[in-house]
Amino acid sequence: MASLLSSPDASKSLSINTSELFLSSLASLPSPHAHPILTSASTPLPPVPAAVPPTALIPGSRFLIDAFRHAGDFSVAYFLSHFHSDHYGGLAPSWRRGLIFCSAPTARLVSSVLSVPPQLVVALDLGVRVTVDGWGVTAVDANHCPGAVQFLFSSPGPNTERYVHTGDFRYTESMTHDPYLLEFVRADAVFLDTTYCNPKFTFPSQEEAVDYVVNAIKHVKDESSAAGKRVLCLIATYVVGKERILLEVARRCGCSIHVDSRKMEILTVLGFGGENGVFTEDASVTDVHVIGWNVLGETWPYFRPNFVKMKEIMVERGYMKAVGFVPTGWMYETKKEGFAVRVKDSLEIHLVPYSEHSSYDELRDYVKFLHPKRVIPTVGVDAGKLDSKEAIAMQKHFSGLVDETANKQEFLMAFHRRSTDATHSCKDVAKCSILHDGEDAALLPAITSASEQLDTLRENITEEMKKELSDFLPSWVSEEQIMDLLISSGGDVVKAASDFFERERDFFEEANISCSETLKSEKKHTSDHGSSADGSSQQECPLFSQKPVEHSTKLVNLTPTGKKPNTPKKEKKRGSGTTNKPKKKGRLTSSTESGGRKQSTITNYFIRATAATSKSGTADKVTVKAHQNNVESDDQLTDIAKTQDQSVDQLLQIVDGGMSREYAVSLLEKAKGDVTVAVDIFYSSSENNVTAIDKNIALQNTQNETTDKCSNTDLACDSSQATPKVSNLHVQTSLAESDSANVSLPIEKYLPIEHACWAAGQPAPYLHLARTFNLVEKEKGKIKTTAAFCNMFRSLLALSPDDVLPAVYLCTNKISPDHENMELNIGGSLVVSALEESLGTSRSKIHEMYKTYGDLGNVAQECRQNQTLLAPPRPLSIRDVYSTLRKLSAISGSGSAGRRKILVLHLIRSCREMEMKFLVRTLVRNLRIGAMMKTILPALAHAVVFDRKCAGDPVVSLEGIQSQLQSLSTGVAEAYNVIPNLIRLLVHETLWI
DNA sequence: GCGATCAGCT
DNA sequence: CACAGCTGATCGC
Repeated sequence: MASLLSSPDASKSLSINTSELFLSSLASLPSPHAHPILTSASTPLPPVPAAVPPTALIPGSRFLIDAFRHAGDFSVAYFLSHFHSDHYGGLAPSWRRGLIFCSAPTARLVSSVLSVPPQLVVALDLGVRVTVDGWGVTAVDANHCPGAVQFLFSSPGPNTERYVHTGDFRYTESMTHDPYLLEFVRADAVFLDTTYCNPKFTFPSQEEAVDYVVNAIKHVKDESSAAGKRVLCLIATYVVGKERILLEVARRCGCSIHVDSRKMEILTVLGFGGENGVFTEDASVTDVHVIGWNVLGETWPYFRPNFVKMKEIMVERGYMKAVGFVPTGWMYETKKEGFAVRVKDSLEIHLVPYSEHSSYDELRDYVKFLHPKRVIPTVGVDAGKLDSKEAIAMQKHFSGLVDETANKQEFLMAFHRRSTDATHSCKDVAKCSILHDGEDAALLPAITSASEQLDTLRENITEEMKKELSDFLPSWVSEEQIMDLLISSGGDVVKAASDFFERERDFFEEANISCSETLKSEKKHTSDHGSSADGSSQQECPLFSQKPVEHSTKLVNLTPTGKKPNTPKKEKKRGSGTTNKPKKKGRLTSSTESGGRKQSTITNYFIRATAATSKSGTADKVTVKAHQNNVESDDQLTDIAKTQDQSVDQLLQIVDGGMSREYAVSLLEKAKGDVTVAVDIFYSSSENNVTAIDKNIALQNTQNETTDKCSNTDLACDSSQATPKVSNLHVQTSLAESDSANVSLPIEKYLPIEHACWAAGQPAPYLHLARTFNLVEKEKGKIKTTAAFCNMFRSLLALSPDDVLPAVYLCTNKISPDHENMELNIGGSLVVSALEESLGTSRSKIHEMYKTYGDLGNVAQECRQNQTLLAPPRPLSIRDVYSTLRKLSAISGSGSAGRRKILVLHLIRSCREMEMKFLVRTLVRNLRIGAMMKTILPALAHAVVFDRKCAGDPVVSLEGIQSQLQSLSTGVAEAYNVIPNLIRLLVHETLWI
């Protein structure tokens, strides 16, 4: 390693020819190894393949940054920004593909930890410019983990191009004084660590976080020494990273820090070791211990403490009390200033937002300082594509900060170079394609392409994107508003969603009067980027205004859409609190009389409905299976309800009457039943917020009461309710108003349109299916079940025929026709873990209940909580559920488990009423409603016939077509297995009537 | 048989 | 999709 830097004649200006050096290094290896292409220093290397991610390749060079997985014979010059596995991935002891340039600490780690031959590792000193293949290369500090650097590249030749690759970095103001970075102001591009490129990411400076930890530990030490007891302090860290906290703690608390031998090894390599160093492997000399990253709890998607493990460690090391610190990257708890603390018994875990990546504001500051011609996001973009929607959207965050005037020239150069240069350059593909449009296109002003881009953007907003976004947003957001959000976000769904929530949050803050300074400044940023590429950039970037007038006018014409919808939306939100809450929140308090926990209202509701329509089973408070299994479960549930009631009381006691019972319940739900956590949440929210939320909840409950009454009325005058649903489109979410038992009506009485729970043209809600399933599950007779399915299909046929096929699949527990051989590819464990997370029930509890119920669906249904979500989840529609299942089956590749879990979670969280039960059963491929093709298809066939007949003549004679149906449906059932599309034919063409 | 890559877990 | 990383299984040469 560092073979070159130590050579004596390198003092002035080191110059490296990578081919030459690489060859000689190869030759010096113990077991020489020939490069397949390179035979001499002047051998031309093959062209850079297109598969190399442009986010890792310096344009016009063969330098690859943090891309060892993409290494090949086309390059022998690789750069490693820092020693984290997602960056060094691909490096191994057998590495022979080229030289590795990195900082000295990283170099030591690469050779000692990864056993890469040191001959191939070139250590660069910080702030020393070396020449590599003619390019100027400088490494400067990245303020990430130890040894992390940013690379500065300047190309050879008179018109030098300059590129900055930040690796992973956290911006500090001091970077603006770095003489080397200063030379890269107005660089051609900055490859930016965009990990937190979203306004929702704000976190305090590292100093604040360190102060917090230091003070907390000091406090603990003082207290414990006064009491004569020793308290264990645990700090979670990575293999490399977050060392600054440890050093500061050691320095300011005057203690050494215990690490295990592995960590010690790393620290020694990094130069933190040594005999009088702060780190020790002797656990007995200090109460401050370093532990692995995930010991204190899982960190994603939100922090879940692992007190069990923590306690084990505490006991093992002979302590009575322990305080843990998890320096996480972001604030899990929305935006409050304090740092979250989780407490249980003698255990405490502090979440410290200590980030080694730049916050959103810091990213903007950095870009503003560098003022590059382009920003190339390196994190959060798909496969490193520069023109991916993510990348484009991310670049928009910096629209006012980059050197726009320079871009025009850049396009032209890119255009010329593209045709000649074999190594593909990093130019914006979208822009290039515009240039290709006409012969003289290259001469068009850049503004044309910019506005055209916006136009294209509008066109490019697909139904898919709209749907995706609407999944994220509360259901009261109109399609129009969704469209506006998408346009103003540049077509980025995620950004649109985050913009939306930002605005919502701002609105609430305004309403709450309590506006802290921080939030104000945050809000300023929001509005800045909210107007994306338009006016606001003119203020920040004077160069922008030099452009022709048409530019701004044209853009301004497009952009008001981004702002206008704000006001109506906010008003609507206010309205939603009072009008759009069809469902009752789960109320732990009211569960005394019913075994059905948390859902007494719904259960009662359902019982009432059943009683009103059919005379059967009034005692079905617990599900069928539970009955089969004996009464024990019933008792158990009442116990749970009791415990929860106690928790509520306890919580109320602790806060000394400072909150309403309803709010206590909602807090407990949030805290997953843990009183201490609930207290934590309570005390950490601002006073104003609490009362606001409390009121809000009270309001909702009143409203729910009303809604309940409404539905009762609906029940009473059930069939007289002949008003078309279309008339109340604006309350499209109030599904609970309609009668859940309508499907059980006899076929002749069922009115497919009026008795449905949704309006024509809307996607059919999954609830429709779930209700049918619930009915079918209880009903034994085949006639009745067929009737129920038939009714269900009739509504589907009448209101949203597109949902019929998905419904058939869901009914039959399939996701595709048999011959497609699709598997859901999820197992019980995934479902259980998703349940665990969304319900707040522990795995063991779920297993225990599973033993009692014998069915995961019932377990889920029983555990289901009506969580108070900030935004009520969008109701599940049949097509959503089905398409999600398809997605689940299609997901593969790295990280697939995580993606699957996200999808499953999303489904589970959106469940209403008894949807949960059947959804979970569907997920575990065990629907248990005894409905197979034999039942479903005839039912569908009946339904189709009714649909056709009803169109002309509502009074149908069943017998007239009965026999016809019979024969045909049998045929269909058989044919289905061969040609599933027949279903579609069946629905859309009048095939057989 | 080997290393590279992936799924699963933490 | 996610702040990082380990491990055992599986893939593919």
